[in-house]
Amino acid sequence: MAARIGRDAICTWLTLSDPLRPCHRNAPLTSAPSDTGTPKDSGPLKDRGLVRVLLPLPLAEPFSYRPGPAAPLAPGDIVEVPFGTRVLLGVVWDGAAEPLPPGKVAKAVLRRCDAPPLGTALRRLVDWVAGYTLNPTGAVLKMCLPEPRALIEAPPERQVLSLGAAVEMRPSEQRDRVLRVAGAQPGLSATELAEAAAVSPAVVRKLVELGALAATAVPAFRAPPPPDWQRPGRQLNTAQAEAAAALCAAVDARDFSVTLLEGVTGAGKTEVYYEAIAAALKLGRQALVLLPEIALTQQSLDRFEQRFGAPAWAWHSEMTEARRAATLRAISRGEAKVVIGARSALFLPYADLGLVVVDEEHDGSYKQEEGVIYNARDMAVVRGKLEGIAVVLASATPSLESLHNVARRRYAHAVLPQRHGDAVLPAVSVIDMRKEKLPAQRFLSPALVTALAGTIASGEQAMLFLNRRGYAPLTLCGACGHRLECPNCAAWLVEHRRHGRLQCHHCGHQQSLPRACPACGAEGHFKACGPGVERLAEEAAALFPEARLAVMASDTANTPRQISDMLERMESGGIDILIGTQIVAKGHHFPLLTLVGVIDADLGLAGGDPRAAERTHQLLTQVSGRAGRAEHPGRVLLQSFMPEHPVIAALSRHDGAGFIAAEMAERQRALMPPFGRLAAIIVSGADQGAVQAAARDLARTAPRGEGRSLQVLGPAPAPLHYLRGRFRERLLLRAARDVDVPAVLREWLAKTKLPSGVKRAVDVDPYSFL
DNA sequence: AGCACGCCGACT
DNA sequence: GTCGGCGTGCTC
Repeated sequence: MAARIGRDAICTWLTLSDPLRPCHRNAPLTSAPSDTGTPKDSGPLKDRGLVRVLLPLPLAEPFSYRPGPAAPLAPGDIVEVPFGTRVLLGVVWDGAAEPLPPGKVAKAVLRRCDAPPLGTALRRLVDWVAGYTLNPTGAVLKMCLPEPRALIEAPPERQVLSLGAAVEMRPSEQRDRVLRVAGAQPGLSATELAEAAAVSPAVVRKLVELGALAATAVPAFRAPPPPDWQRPGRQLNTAQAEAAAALCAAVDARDFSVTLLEGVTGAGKTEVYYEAIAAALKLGRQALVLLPEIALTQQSLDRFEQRFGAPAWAWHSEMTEARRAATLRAISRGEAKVVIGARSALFLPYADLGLVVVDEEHDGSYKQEEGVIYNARDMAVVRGKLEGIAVVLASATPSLESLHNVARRRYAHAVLPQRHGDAVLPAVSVIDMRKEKLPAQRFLSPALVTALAGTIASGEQAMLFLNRRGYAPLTLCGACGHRLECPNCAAWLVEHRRHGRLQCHHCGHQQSLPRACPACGAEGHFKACGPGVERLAEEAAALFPEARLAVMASDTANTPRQISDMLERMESGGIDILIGTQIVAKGHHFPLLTLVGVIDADLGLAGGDPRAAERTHQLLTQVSGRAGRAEHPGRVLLQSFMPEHPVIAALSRHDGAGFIAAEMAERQRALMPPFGRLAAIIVSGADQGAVQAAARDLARTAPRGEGRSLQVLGPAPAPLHYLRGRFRERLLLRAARDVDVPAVLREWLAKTKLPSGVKRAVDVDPYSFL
């Protein structure tokens, strides 16, 4: 297994240009002779002594500097340079400096920093991603160095308090308590000490001021011991052992490979890729595990620690700045051996990366939708290629892209055919909601209610899945039919009853329910329409008043800690009915869960996005996979208004393969990914007329291709045609596989100038087609 | 991304 | 008469 992937595989897959241009590992550039001459002396000949320095700012190109006292400098070196009125950190880039434009004078590098240089592979990745996504190179570098100062500064410290000198002071009950606690537990911070002694922080502050408490600086984050790769993992079954052996061989090969690790929910994929991590650790190298959402990190960290006896390092957007700095530093110095993180962890400057695992590789949240728009799963493959290392893509429901790459033998395939142990797949039945006559604003069909009653009665757990946060997605005036909309977006306001607010899920706008209808002035006529998880919980509570309910959505559980607490409560049987959005769909183990009810199975199918069927199939397969673990058989009830839809039909027959085959054929017919390439251009601005004019201008100059090899669709209003106070128009370019889409886009976009106030964003390989 | 430079409203 | 709003443009 673990077929070696051809060196050019990724290039033909993602783009035509070869990302592997020859380069030397930190070969010194010609350094400037100790020139003390005035800048005026430096003609074109002397420019050969200049170095290019890339700054972590949205600048397209590196800037040229004289090496100055920092000579000799090599590509990758971290340097401090003057830039305008500021002093910034940058990275010495490859290639010879062009002569500066007339009138510009190169400044000198201030110093070379004592930090690990940025590796060759990562520099090539930065160049490649910038070219592929049409973003400034410096903007991509910023993703590698989100906290540039962390590389060179001392690790963050925190002040801890211990007993100081015996000083004369007015005694008080509170002061005595603080001093007692400080004596018993030295090493607490001021805040912790105040909390432990149940006093206000001011009391502690005063004691420090008086000298009764002494402050000492200690490292804020102690590096944990390295994970122990020799610790035995769980016993693997035959298929798992085979897959693990293949992944380990791929890691040991120290060469680029991609393996799709496919296995139904509960088949034990994690245990398998843990073996690959152990193999990387054995080589002394680092391993990175990407997860689609921070929601999953805490659980993964706990599980990792159980397996390897030491924690992994987390990386996600919710971390404090100090922790990010400490983590970035540890990563760059090779002290962080295993990182478990969200998509942004992909670009960090690992000292010696030996393996990248992309868990739940099909998941849409690998797509970064703002700033530099990229798909971390695809970029992980590119990084693997450039680093010459093994990449593992894991999923129970692989993306069509990955399956296609397996079919074309670009990726190796490791399959775990069975559920671990003797558990069987749940029985799936579809409830045809067209035949159900539910009272208005009720959403649980009689069949589902009966099933819930039976499950609770037998002491088992149920889960209700509805991918809608809040109480009701729409509020309208019963008198005039007016719908409450966000003032900044073309979207309805969603009622969140537990917060007593109406919220826009796209821009963060919040307001309370107005007293009177803003359109007709009628009072007391607002009607909540449609279900959200809160409303579902209300209905379930009315039906089963004795049952213990919990609602889990990104706004009820939004820190890794809260989420893992709720998951633990569920695992230990402290919840009878868990009601949740897609946050509950992902890899959790609930041994007592035997019933899954999907409230609106068709929810994701509306809107005509060609990827909607694939997404819904993946989501519902994941949700269904929650039911029935261990020795309890599970069942799934899908409430659907279109039971004959291929997605719903395939789920009820457990015919995922059939669905995938049909979907593949459809994509091939339409030359959609993975058989064709897409790029979207979104034009936005506050002035609708200017936005529409700019979009039409783009369409006029759009490239044309022979036959179906290239076409540009649009402009059309973007799915949310008004978002955060900006109007949005979208154009879609569809091209054959052999078209170099970024090159076509560059040529096209260079032809048009944008009026002020109008912005343009490029999304190569958009996740949603619309 | 900052930060400076630049041209029009409400203040000591 | 100035302080300051953020539009525009530059940073080797």
